Amino acid sequence: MIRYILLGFLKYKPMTGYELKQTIDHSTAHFWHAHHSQIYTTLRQMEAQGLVTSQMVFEEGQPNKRIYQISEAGRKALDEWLAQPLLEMSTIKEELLVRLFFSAQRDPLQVLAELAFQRQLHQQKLAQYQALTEIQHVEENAPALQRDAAFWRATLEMGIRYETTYLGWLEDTMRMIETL
Amino acid sequence: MIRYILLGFLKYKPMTGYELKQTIDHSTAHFWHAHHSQIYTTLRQMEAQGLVTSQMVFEEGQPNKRIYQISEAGRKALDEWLAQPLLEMSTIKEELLVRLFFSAQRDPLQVLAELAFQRQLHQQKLAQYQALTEIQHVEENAPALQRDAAFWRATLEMGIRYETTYLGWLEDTMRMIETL
DNA sequence: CATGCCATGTAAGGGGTTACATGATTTT
DNA sequence: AAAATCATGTAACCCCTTACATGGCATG
Repeated sequence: MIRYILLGFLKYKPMTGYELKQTIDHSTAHFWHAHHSQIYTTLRQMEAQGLVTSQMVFEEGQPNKRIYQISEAGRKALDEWLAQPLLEMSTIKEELLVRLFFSAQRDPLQVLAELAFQRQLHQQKLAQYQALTEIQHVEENAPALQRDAAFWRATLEMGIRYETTYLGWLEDTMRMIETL
Repeated sequence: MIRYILLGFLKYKPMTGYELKQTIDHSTAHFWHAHHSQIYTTLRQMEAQGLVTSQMVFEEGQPNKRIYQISEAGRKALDEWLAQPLLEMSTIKEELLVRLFFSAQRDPLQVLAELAFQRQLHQQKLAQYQALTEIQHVEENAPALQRDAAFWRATLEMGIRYETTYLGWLEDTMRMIETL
Protein backbone atom coordinates (compact mmCIF):
# COMPACT_ATOMS: atom_id res chain seq x y z
CA MET A 1 0.00 0.00 0.00
CA ILE A 2 2.66 2.47 1.02
CA ARG A 3 4.33 1.78 -2.35
CA TYR A 4 1.45 3.44 -4.15
CA ILE A 5 1.52 6.45 -1.92
CA LEU A 6 5.21 6.87 -2.64
CA LEU A 7 4.62 6.43 -6.37
CA GLY A 8 1.72 8.86 -6.20
CA PHE A 9 3.87 11.59 -4.73
CA LEU A 10 6.89 10.84 -6.90
CA LYS A 11 4.64 11.35 -9.90
CA TYR A 12 4.52 15.04 -9.01
CA LYS A 13 8.27 15.41 -8.63
CA PRO A 14 11.44 13.56 -7.59
CA MET A 15 11.96 13.51 -3.85
CA THR A 16 14.11 12.04 -1.11
CA GLY A 17 12.83 9.58 1.46
CA TYR A 18 12.95 12.34 4.00
CA GLU A 19 10.82 14.65 1.88
CA LEU A 20 8.35 11.88 1.19
CA LYS A 21 7.99 11.32 4.92
CA GLN A 22 7.32 15.04 5.47
CA THR A 23 4.85 15.12 2.62
CA ILE A 24 2.94 12.12 3.93
CA ASP A 25 2.87 13.59 7.43
CA HIS A 26 1.26 16.74 6.07
CA SER A 27 -1.26 15.15 3.76
CA THR A 28 -2.20 11.48 3.83
CA ALA A 29 -1.17 10.78 7.42
CA HIS A 30 -4.74 10.98 8.69
CA PHE A 31 -5.79 8.05 6.53
CA TRP A 32 -2.45 6.35 5.91
CA HIS A 33 0.83 6.98 7.67
CA ALA A 34 4.29 5.40 7.60
CA HIS A 35 7.45 5.50 9.69
CA HIS A 36 10.64 6.64 8.06
CA SER A 37 12.12 3.15 8.41
CA GLN A 38 9.36 1.70 6.28
CA ILE A 39 9.66 4.43 3.69
CA TYR A 40 13.39 3.98 3.24
CA THR A 41 13.21 0.20 2.97
CA THR A 42 10.24 0.30 0.63
CA LEU A 43 12.01 2.76 -1.66
CA ARG A 44 14.97 0.38 -1.83
CA GLN A 45 12.70 -2.50 -2.71
CA MET A 46 10.94 -0.45 -5.32
CA GLU A 47 14.23 0.48 -6.89
CA ALA A 48 15.20 -3.19 -7.06
CA GLN A 49 11.89 -3.81 -8.83
CA GLY A 50 12.46 -0.99 -11.28
CA LEU A 51 9.55 1.17 -10.10
CA VAL A 52 11.83 4.06 -9.19
CA THR A 53 15.41 5.14 -9.82
CA SER A 54 17.65 7.03 -7.46
CA GLN A 55 20.73 9.16 -7.46
CA MET A 56 22.88 10.33 -4.59
CA VAL A 57 23.42 14.03 -4.17
CA PHE A 58 26.51 15.26 -2.35
CA GLU A 59 26.54 18.87 -1.30
CA GLU A 60 29.08 20.64 0.81
CA GLY A 61 27.93 21.51 4.28
CA GLN A 62 24.79 19.43 3.84
CA PRO A 63 23.94 15.82 4.56
CA ASN A 64 23.97 13.45 1.63
CA LYS A 65 20.64 12.78 0.00
CA ARG A 66 19.24 10.06 -2.18
CA ILE A 67 16.72 11.49 -4.63
CA TYR A 68 14.14 9.10 -6.00
CA GLN A 69 12.42 9.44 -9.34
CA ILE A 70 9.46 7.47 -10.67
CA SER A 71 10.16 5.26 -13.69
CA GLU A 72 7.91 4.30 -16.58
CA ALA A 73 7.27 0.97 -14.88
CA GLY A 74 6.39 2.89 -11.74
CA ARG A 75 3.86 5.07 -13.53
CA LYS A 76 2.34 1.99 -15.07
CA ALA A 77 2.12 0.18 -11.73
CA LEU A 78 0.39 3.18 -10.16
CA ASP A 79 -2.08 3.58 -13.02
CA GLU A 80 -2.92 -0.10 -12.97
CA TRP A 81 -3.51 -0.04 -9.26
CA LEU A 82 -5.79 2.98 -9.59
CA ALA A 83 -7.67 1.39 -12.49
CA GLN A 84 -8.56 -1.62 -10.32
CA PRO A 85 -11.49 -0.39 -8.19
CA LEU A 86 -11.60 -1.18 -4.50
CA LEU A 87 -14.20 -3.85 -3.87
CA GLU A 88 -14.11 -4.08 -0.08
CA MET A 89 -14.47 -1.72 2.81
CA SER A 90 -11.32 -0.95 4.71
CA THR A 91 -11.45 -2.53 8.12
CA ILE A 92 -11.12 -0.33 11.16
CA LYS A 93 -8.89 -1.00 14.15
CA GLU A 94 -9.95 1.32 16.96
CA GLU A 95 -8.33 0.35 20.21
CA LEU A 96 -10.42 2.78 22.25
CA LEU A 97 -13.60 1.02 21.19
CA VAL A 98 -12.16 -2.35 22.14
CA ARG A 99 -11.35 -0.99 25.56
CA LEU A 100 -14.75 0.63 25.96
CA PHE A 101 -16.51 -2.55 24.92
CA PHE A 102 -14.99 -4.34 27.90
CA SER A 103 -15.13 -1.44 30.35
CA ALA A 104 -18.42 -2.12 32.13
CA GLN A 105 -16.68 -3.34 35.28
CA ARG A 106 -14.08 -0.60 35.37
CA ASP A 107 -14.19 2.41 37.65
CA PRO A 108 -16.42 4.88 35.74
CA LEU A 109 -14.21 7.78 36.75
CA GLN A 110 -11.22 6.16 35.13
CA VAL A 111 -13.17 5.46 31.99
CA LEU A 112 -14.37 9.06 31.91
CA ALA A 113 -10.81 10.30 32.36
CA GLU A 114 -9.66 8.13 29.49
CA LEU A 115 -12.43 9.42 27.24
CA ALA A 116 -11.72 13.02 28.26
CA PHE A 117 -8.10 12.54 27.28
CA GLN A 118 -9.12 11.11 23.94
CA ARG A 119 -11.42 14.09 23.45
CA GLN A 120 -8.42 16.33 23.89
CA LEU A 121 -6.44 14.39 21.29
CA HIS A 122 -9.29 14.52 18.80
CA GLN A 123 -9.84 18.22 19.41
CA GLN A 124 -6.19 18.81 18.61
CA LYS A 125 -6.44 16.70 15.47
CA LEU A 126 -9.50 18.62 14.32
CA ALA A 127 -7.84 21.97 15.00
CA GLN A 128 -4.81 20.77 13.05
CA TYR A 129 -6.95 19.85 10.06
CA GLN A 130 -8.78 23.16 10.11
CA ALA A 131 -5.49 25.03 10.24
CA LEU A 132 -4.05 23.27 7.18
CA THR A 133 -3.39 25.86 4.53
CA GLU A 134 -1.30 23.85 2.08
CA ILE A 135 -4.23 22.91 -0.12
CA GLN A 136 -5.56 26.45 -0.17
CA HIS A 137 -2.10 27.66 -1.08
CA VAL A 138 -2.05 25.28 -4.04
CA GLU A 139 -5.57 26.30 -5.02
CA GLU A 140 -4.55 29.95 -5.15
CA ASN A 141 -1.09 29.67 -6.63
CA ALA A 142 -0.95 26.57 -8.81
CA PRO A 143 -3.81 26.62 -11.33
CA ALA A 144 -2.41 23.49 -12.96
CA LEU A 145 -3.11 21.57 -9.76
CA GLN A 146 -6.69 22.82 -9.28
CA ARG A 147 -8.13 19.44 -10.03
CA ASP A 148 -5.67 17.61 -7.78
CA ALA A 149 -6.38 20.04 -4.97
CA ALA A 150 -10.08 19.26 -5.17
CA PHE A 151 -9.39 15.60 -4.49
CA TRP A 152 -6.97 16.40 -1.69
CA ARG A 153 -9.60 18.64 -0.15
CA ALA A 154 -12.14 15.84 -0.29
CA THR A 155 -9.90 13.57 1.79
CA LEU A 156 -9.23 16.36 4.25
CA GLU A 157 -12.95 16.99 4.48
CA MET A 158 -13.42 13.35 5.48
CA GLY A 159 -10.82 13.82 8.20
CA ILE A 160 -12.68 16.84 9.56
CA ARG A 161 -16.04 15.08 9.50
CA TYR A 162 -14.57 12.01 11.12
CA GLU A 163 -13.09 13.98 14.00
CA THR A 164 -16.28 15.97 14.41
CA THR A 165 -18.31 12.77 14.60
CA TYR A 166 -15.82 11.23 16.97
CA LEU A 167 -15.97 14.24 19.29
CA GLY A 168 -19.74 14.25 19.33
CA TRP A 169 -19.78 10.57 20.14
CA LEU A 170 -17.22 11.01 22.92
CA GLU A 171 -19.37 13.73 24.48
CA ASP A 172 -22.49 11.61 24.34
CA THR A 173 -20.72 8.53 25.63
CA MET A 174 -19.28 10.44 28.56
CA ARG A 175 -22.74 11.75 29.38
CA MET A 176 -24.11 8.20 29.21
CA ILE A 177 -21.48 6.95 31.65
CA GLU A 178 -22.09 9.85 34.01
CA THR A 179 -25.78 9.01 34.25
CA LEU A 180 -25.31 5.27 34.71
CA MET B 1 -4.54 -6.71 20.91
CA ILE B 2 -6.66 -9.66 19.85
CA ARG B 3 -5.53 -11.39 23.05
CA TYR B 4 -7.49 -8.91 25.13
CA ILE B 5 -10.60 -9.30 23.04
CA LEU B 6 -10.41 -13.06 23.53
CA LEU B 7 -9.84 -12.63 27.26
CA GLY B 8 -12.67 -10.12 27.42
CA PHE B 9 -15.15 -12.57 25.93
CA LEU B 10 -13.84 -15.57 27.85
CA LYS B 11 -14.50 -13.62 31.03
CA TYR B 12 -18.22 -13.99 30.33
CA LYS B 13 -18.05 -17.75 29.70
CA PRO B 14 -15.81 -20.52 28.34
CA MET B 15 -15.89 -20.79 24.58
CA THR B 16 -14.30 -22.54 21.63
CA GLY B 17 -12.19 -20.74 19.05
CA TYR B 18 -15.05 -21.11 16.64
CA GLU B 19 -17.54 -19.52 19.00
CA LEU B 20 -15.12 -16.69 19.72
CA LYS B 21 -14.84 -16.03 16.02
CA GLN B 22 -18.65 -15.88 15.71
CA THR B 23 -18.92 -13.64 18.72
CA ILE B 24 -16.32 -11.22 17.40
CA ASP B 25 -18.00 -11.17 13.99
CA HIS B 26 -21.27 -10.15 15.60
CA SER B 27 -19.94 -7.55 17.99
CA THR B 28 -16.46 -6.06 17.81
CA ALA B 29 -15.83 -6.76 14.13
CA HIS B 30 -16.62 -3.18 13.13
CA PHE B 31 -13.76 -1.83 15.21
CA TRP B 32 -11.53 -4.91 15.50
CA HIS B 33 -11.78 -8.11 13.56
CA ALA B 34 -9.71 -11.30 13.32
CA HIS B 35 -9.45 -14.31 11.04
CA HIS B 36 -9.98 -17.74 12.51
CA SER B 37 -6.34 -18.62 11.89
CA GLN B 38 -5.22 -15.82 14.13
CA ILE B 39 -7.72 -16.69 16.81
CA TYR B 40 -6.67 -20.33 16.98
CA THR B 41 -2.95 -19.58 17.07
CA THR B 42 -3.36 -16.80 19.62
CA LEU B 43 -5.40 -19.08 21.89
CA ARG B 44 -2.60 -21.66 21.74
CA GLN B 45 -0.04 -19.01 22.62
CA MET B 46 -2.17 -17.75 25.45
CA GLU B 47 -2.53 -21.24 26.83
CA ALA B 48 1.26 -21.65 26.75
CA GLN B 49 1.47 -18.40 28.71
CA GLY B 50 -1.08 -19.54 31.25
CA LEU B 51 -3.71 -16.93 30.38
CA VAL B 52 -6.28 -19.57 29.45
CA THR B 53 -6.77 -23.30 29.89
CA SER B 54 -8.45 -25.63 27.45
CA GLN B 55 -10.09 -29.02 27.34
CA MET B 56 -11.12 -31.11 24.38
CA VAL B 57 -14.72 -32.21 24.09
CA PHE B 58 -15.56 -35.32 22.09
CA GLU B 59 -19.20 -35.83 21.21
CA GLU B 60 -20.71 -38.46 18.96
CA GLY B 61 -21.93 -37.19 15.63
CA GLN B 62 -20.31 -33.84 16.23
CA PRO B 63 -16.89 -32.43 15.46
CA ASN B 64 -14.38 -32.29 18.28
CA LYS B 65 -14.12 -29.01 20.10
CA ARG B 66 -11.52 -27.35 22.26
CA ILE B 67 -13.16 -25.23 24.93
CA TYR B 68 -11.09 -22.42 26.37
CA GLN B 69 -11.49 -20.97 29.81
CA ILE B 70 -9.91 -17.82 31.26
CA SER B 71 -7.44 -18.37 34.13
CA GLU B 72 -6.67 -16.16 37.09
CA ALA B 73 -3.56 -14.92 35.29
CA GLY B 74 -5.77 -14.17 32.30
CA ARG B 75 -8.18 -12.09 34.37
CA LYS B 76 -5.27 -10.23 35.85
CA ALA B 77 -3.71 -9.53 32.45
CA LEU B 78 -7.02 -8.18 31.15
CA ASP B 79 -7.60 -5.97 34.18
CA GLU B 80 -4.09 -4.58 34.01
CA TRP B 81 -4.48 -3.80 30.36
CA LEU B 82 -7.78 -2.01 30.99
CA ALA B 83 -6.30 -0.08 33.93
CA GLN B 84 -3.59 1.38 31.68
CA PRO B 85 -5.36 4.22 29.82
CA LEU B 86 -4.84 4.65 26.10
CA LEU B 87 -2.63 7.67 25.50
CA GLU B 88 -2.61 7.84 21.69
CA MET B 89 -5.18 8.01 18.96
CA SER B 90 -5.60 4.90 16.88
CA THR B 91 -4.29 5.47 13.41
CA ILE B 92 -6.60 5.00 10.48
CA LYS B 93 -5.83 3.07 7.32
CA GLU B 94 -8.45 3.91 4.73
CA GLU B 95 -7.48 2.60 1.34
CA LEU B 96 -10.32 4.40 -0.43
CA LEU B 97 -8.98 7.77 0.72
CA VAL B 98 -5.50 6.90 -0.51
CA ARG B 99 -6.97 6.07 -3.89
CA LEU B 100 -9.09 9.20 -3.99
CA PHE B 101 -6.15 11.37 -3.02
CA PHE B 102 -4.34 10.30 -6.20
CA SER B 103 -7.39 10.13 -8.46
CA ALA B 104 -7.34 13.59 -10.05
CA GLN B 105 -6.09 12.22 -13.37
CA ARG B 106 -8.42 9.23 -13.46
CA ASP B 107 -11.55 9.01 -15.57
CA PRO B 108 -14.18 10.73 -13.37
CA LEU B 109 -16.79 8.17 -14.36
CA GLN B 110 -14.62 5.38 -13.02
CA VAL B 111 -14.01 7.24 -9.80
CA LEU B 112 -17.74 7.88 -9.45
CA ALA B 113 -18.47 4.21 -10.05
CA GLU B 114 -15.98 3.25 -7.38
CA LEU B 115 -17.50 5.67 -4.89
CA ALA B 116 -21.01 4.47 -5.75
CA PHE B 117 -19.94 0.91 -5.04
CA GLN B 118 -18.47 1.96 -1.71
CA ARG B 119 -21.71 3.76 -0.93
CA GLN B 120 -23.51 0.49 -1.43
CA LEU B 121 -21.12 -1.31 0.92
CA HIS B 122 -21.52 1.34 3.59
CA GLN B 123 -25.30 1.35 3.25
CA GLN B 124 -25.27 -2.38 3.83
CA LYS B 125 -23.03 -1.98 6.86
CA LEU B 126 -25.29 0.68 8.30
CA ALA B 127 -28.40 -1.43 7.71
CA GLN B 128 -26.63 -4.34 9.39
CA TYR B 129 -25.86 -2.27 12.46
CA GLN B 130 -29.38 -0.95 12.69
CA ALA B 131 -30.75 -4.47 12.45
CA LEU B 132 -28.60 -5.80 15.29
CA THR B 133 -30.90 -7.00 18.02
CA GLU B 134 -28.45 -8.92 20.22
CA ILE B 135 -27.82 -6.00 22.55
CA GLN B 136 -31.50 -5.22 22.88
CA HIS B 137 -32.12 -8.87 23.62
CA VAL B 138 -29.58 -8.73 26.44
CA GLU B 139 -31.03 -5.46 27.69
CA GLU B 140 -34.48 -7.02 27.96
CA ASN B 141 -33.60 -10.49 29.20
CA ALA B 142 -30.37 -10.30 31.18
CA PRO B 143 -30.67 -7.64 33.89
CA ALA B 144 -27.25 -8.66 35.24
CA LEU B 145 -25.70 -7.46 32.00
CA GLN B 146 -27.49 -4.10 31.82
CA ARG B 147 -24.31 -2.22 32.47
CA ASP B 148 -22.29 -4.24 29.98
CA ALA B 149 -24.98 -3.73 27.36
CA ALA B 150 -24.74 0.04 27.78
CA PHE B 151 -21.06 -0.06 26.83
CA TRP B 152 -21.67 -2.41 23.93
CA ARG B 153 -24.37 -0.08 22.70
CA ALA B 154 -21.98 2.86 22.85
CA THR B 155 -19.55 1.11 20.50
CA LEU B 156 -22.37 0.16 18.17
CA GLU B 157 -23.55 3.76 18.23
CA MET B 158 -20.10 4.83 17.06
CA GLY B 159 -20.33 2.36 14.20
CA ILE B 160 -23.68 3.80 13.16
CA ARG B 161 -22.44 7.38 13.33
CA TYR B 162 -19.30 6.51 11.44
CA GLU B 163 -21.22 4.89 8.60
CA THR B 164 -23.68 7.77 8.51
CA THR B 165 -20.85 10.27 8.28
CA TYR B 166 -19.10 8.18 5.65
CA LEU B 167 -22.24 7.99 3.53
CA GLY B 168 -22.82 11.74 3.72
CA TRP B 169 -19.24 12.36 2.72
CA LEU B 170 -19.48 9.91 -0.19
CA GLU B 171 -22.58 11.71 -1.46
CA ASP B 172 -20.95 15.11 -1.24
CA THR B 173 -17.72 13.90 -2.81
CA MET B 174 -19.60 12.33 -5.71
CA ARG B 175 -21.47 15.59 -6.23
CA MET B 176 -18.15 17.46 -6.17
CA ILE B 177 -16.69 15.20 -8.85
CA GLU B 178 -19.80 15.50 -11.01
CA THR B 179 -19.54 19.27 -11.04
CA LEU B 180 -15.81 19.41 -11.75
C1' DC C 1 24.94 23.70 26.08
C1' DA C 2 20.96 21.32 24.58
C1' DT C 3 17.31 20.72 21.63
C1' DG C 4 15.59 20.27 17.13
C1' DC C 5 16.01 19.65 12.30
C1' DC C 6 18.08 17.46 8.25
C1' DA C 7 19.17 12.99 6.51
C1' DT C 8 19.73 7.91 6.08
C1' DG C 9 19.89 3.60 7.16
C1' DT C 10 19.65 -1.64 9.73
C1' DA C 11 17.60 -5.31 12.56
C1' DA C 12 14.45 -7.79 15.25
C1' DG C 13 10.16 -8.95 16.14
C1' DG C 14 5.15 -8.98 16.11
C1' DG C 15 0.74 -8.95 14.32
C1' DG C 16 -2.04 -10.06 10.83
C1' DT C 17 -3.44 -11.98 6.07
C1' DT C 18 -3.81 -15.53 2.72
C1' DA C 19 -3.62 -19.95 1.44
C1' DC C 20 -3.49 -24.80 2.29
C1' DA C 21 -5.76 -28.75 4.45
C1' DT C 22 -9.43 -31.90 6.31
C1' DG C 23 -13.97 -33.86 7.30
C1' DA C 24 -18.62 -34.56 9.08
C1' DT C 25 -23.37 -32.90 9.28
C1' DT C 26 -27.21 -30.11 7.80
C1' DT C 27 -29.80 -27.55 4.63
C1' DT C 28 -31.42 -26.35 -0.06
C1' DA D 1 -26.09 -33.38 -5.48
C1' DA D 2 -24.27 -29.17 -3.99
C1' DA D 3 -23.67 -25.65 -0.83
C1' DA D 4 -23.42 -24.03 3.74
C1' DT D 5 -22.30 -24.69 8.59
C1' DC D 6 -19.60 -26.60 12.25
C1' DA D 7 -14.91 -27.21 13.69
C1' DT D 8 -9.78 -26.98 13.88
C1' DG D 9 -5.52 -26.46 12.60
C1' DT D 10 -0.56 -25.26 9.88
C1' DA D 11 2.62 -22.50 7.06
C1' DA D 12 4.36 -18.81 4.44
C1' DC D 13 4.65 -14.37 3.98
C1' DC D 14 4.30 -9.49 4.32
C1' DC D 15 3.59 -5.35 6.31
C1' DC D 16 4.50 -2.55 9.90
C1' DT D 17 6.41 -1.04 14.42
C1' DT D 18 10.07 -0.34 17.58
C1' DA D 19 14.55 0.13 18.60
C1' DC D 20 19.25 0.79 17.45
C1' DA D 21 22.68 3.71 15.12
C1' DT D 22 25.12 7.87 13.16
C1' DG D 23 26.38 12.75 12.37
C1' DG D 24 26.42 17.59 10.99
C1' DC D 25 24.20 22.12 11.23
C1' DA D 26 21.28 25.67 13.16
C1' DT D 27 18.83 27.80 16.76
C1' DG D 28 17.71 29.23 21.41
